[in-house]
Amino acid sequence: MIKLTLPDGSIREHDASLDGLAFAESIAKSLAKKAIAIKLDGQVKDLATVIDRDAKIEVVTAATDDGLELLRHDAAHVMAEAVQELFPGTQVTIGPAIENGFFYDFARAEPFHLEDLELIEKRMREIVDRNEVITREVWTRDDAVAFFKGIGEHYKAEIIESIPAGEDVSVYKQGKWLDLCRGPHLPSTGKLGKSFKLTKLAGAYWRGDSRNEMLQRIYGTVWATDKELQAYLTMIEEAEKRDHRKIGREMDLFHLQEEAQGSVFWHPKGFVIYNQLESYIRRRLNKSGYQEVKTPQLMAAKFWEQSGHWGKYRENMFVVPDEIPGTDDEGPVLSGKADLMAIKPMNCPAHVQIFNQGIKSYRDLPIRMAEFGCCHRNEAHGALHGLMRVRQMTQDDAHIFCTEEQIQSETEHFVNLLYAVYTDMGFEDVVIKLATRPENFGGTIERWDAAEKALGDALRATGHDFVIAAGEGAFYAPKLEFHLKDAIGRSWQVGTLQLDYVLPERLNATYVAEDGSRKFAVMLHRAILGTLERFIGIMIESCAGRLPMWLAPVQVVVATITSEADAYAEEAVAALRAAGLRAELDIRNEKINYKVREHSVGKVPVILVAGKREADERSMSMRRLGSQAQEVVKLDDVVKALTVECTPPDLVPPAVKAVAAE
RNA sequence: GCCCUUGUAGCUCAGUUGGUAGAGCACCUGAUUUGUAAUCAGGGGGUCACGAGUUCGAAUCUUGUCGGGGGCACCA
Repeated sequence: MIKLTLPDGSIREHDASLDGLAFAESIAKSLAKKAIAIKLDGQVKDLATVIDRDAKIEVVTAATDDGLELLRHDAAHVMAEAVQELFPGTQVTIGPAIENGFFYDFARAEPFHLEDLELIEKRMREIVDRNEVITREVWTRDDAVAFFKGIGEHYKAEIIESIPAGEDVSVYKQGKWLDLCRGPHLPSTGKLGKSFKLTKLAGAYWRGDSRNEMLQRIYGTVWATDKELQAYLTMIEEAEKRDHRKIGREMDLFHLQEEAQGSVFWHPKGFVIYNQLESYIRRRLNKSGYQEVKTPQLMAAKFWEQSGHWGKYRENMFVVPDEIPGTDDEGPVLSGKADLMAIKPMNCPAHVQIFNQGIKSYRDLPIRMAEFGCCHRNEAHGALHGLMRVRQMTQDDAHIFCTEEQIQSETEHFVNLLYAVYTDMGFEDVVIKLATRPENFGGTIERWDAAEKALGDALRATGHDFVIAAGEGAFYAPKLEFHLKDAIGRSWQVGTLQLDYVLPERLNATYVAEDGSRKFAVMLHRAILGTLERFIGIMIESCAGRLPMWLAPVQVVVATITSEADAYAEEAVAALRAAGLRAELDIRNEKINYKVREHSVGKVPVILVAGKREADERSMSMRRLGSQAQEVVKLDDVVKALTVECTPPDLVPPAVKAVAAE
């Protein structure tokens, strides 16, 4: 007899020969029908698994997170089966479950086309209808390699060959089709259901390495019910409307064009956001003990050789000759003797030059040096993405020069500042990653361990959870990454804190220690927004263009109903502007409906409407974006109230904040 | 950079089997003085991304180049 403990704590006794399905049946027929797997001591197993020991047990259905993941994994298998039936000769590689769905990477000489997705989807439904029984078999590694080689599945064979010799592997069969897989899987293809859809076609390198051949990846999404599938598709459709490139055009914020790929043309309205954000960060940094500097855009290539960037980063740098070109009929010509200059891709080496002026004492540290540094990086064409990934960017960059002992406290100081900023911006869903020692690393393991510990401890001390991004640190030190999501859920790194022992040594950044010896400073590279471009892109998407009042390009529009109110409206706009508000006047000969619609579409947070009545009373009919409600208020009062509302969050007196919170 | 996909007016899109282009919005002009998400009428505007080819004739077919989008790789 074995004892099985259910999630509610109750205990059942059974014969040891019982399998998952029988167990589910022992509870209820209806449960057995819905059961797709079991969870034994926290591990999801096939429904056919024989339970032979005491354990905590749970029946997994499609309605649970575990169940959904199973559906997604099985959908990948069913898709692979469909593809191989329809396109003989296609090799399978890997196909995992991912957030919201799954993908499978195929190797096939001919490309797949969008029309093929419909065919594949149709065949998948047929496979579900066939309700093929899925069974698990255990083979020896060598048998598996021989088998997959024999049927021409070279990628699969390669995967199995990387498993240590002597280990057994599991193979799952569904109908005539089979795949190497760790499992677990559904009991049969019928359990997958039909709430799935193939969504996109993409290329992906074999084993994620761009030196390898490119495979063809098909993505799909799966849900437990059609209703959930539909809700997901609708959600994505809605989210696409918040794309910052689309809103940027609609709100006239910025544009990009091919003559300056990856460099932003900020329009007046967009540049208001940019400037407001920059001023805000500048105030925050000033209050946090940073000193702002400005360093050269262009420096000699020799200097970049010394910093190490020429060796590591040359491909991404824009290089220009230090010589005035002559001309011939064809255009500019150089003598070939020109020295090379490079446009800075980063600010750090320049900051070290400022640090190195004069002798620094340990008493001077930490030195926190900030710059809104405009950097250029020649990013790959395929990497460019609206404001999120550009070639010309402005970082809210700063470098902290400190002692090794100060790393943790400086990190805590930074993390607290970063969170204060993100909170002001309304971001709560921040994912923090601690990127640790990569395979190829510089320095000693002891130093790496200490550095990783300092960063982790600082996060814990400031009360933040984080995930470890194993092996993703820079080759010389670990780093923290702060990620935010865009409208459709793509994650972008914004804030960062990176430890650096190497650059101070390369550029000889030293200080005089307490004992009189010369020591190398430790550098912390850090940014809160990351780049103004990317951060604004994320902000636009997160609020769908309805920016908080203090960042809104136009904060208030005064719109008239009849020309009788024109003079009053002009006076009102003057008063609002005098109070420091970004106010605009709309006295066009148009209906008020038209004006309200236009400014609402333009995402102006407040519209003040003035007709004859308001002009006589010196009042305004106030309407807020997203609401149809109107409120009649005295002009003087509304100027005062809006002035308070439009105050940047760091300038709001604590008393006002407390009242607002109530 | 690689794979798929896409390129018609400022924007969103029509354009049947090849017969050199259309709508709505926007813009301009006129009328309308209007009470909270589109007033009416008229008008201007396109070397159909660009180059080569097939054809009597190409937005449409073939091919090359350059953009855009989605992924991959790289990265803030």
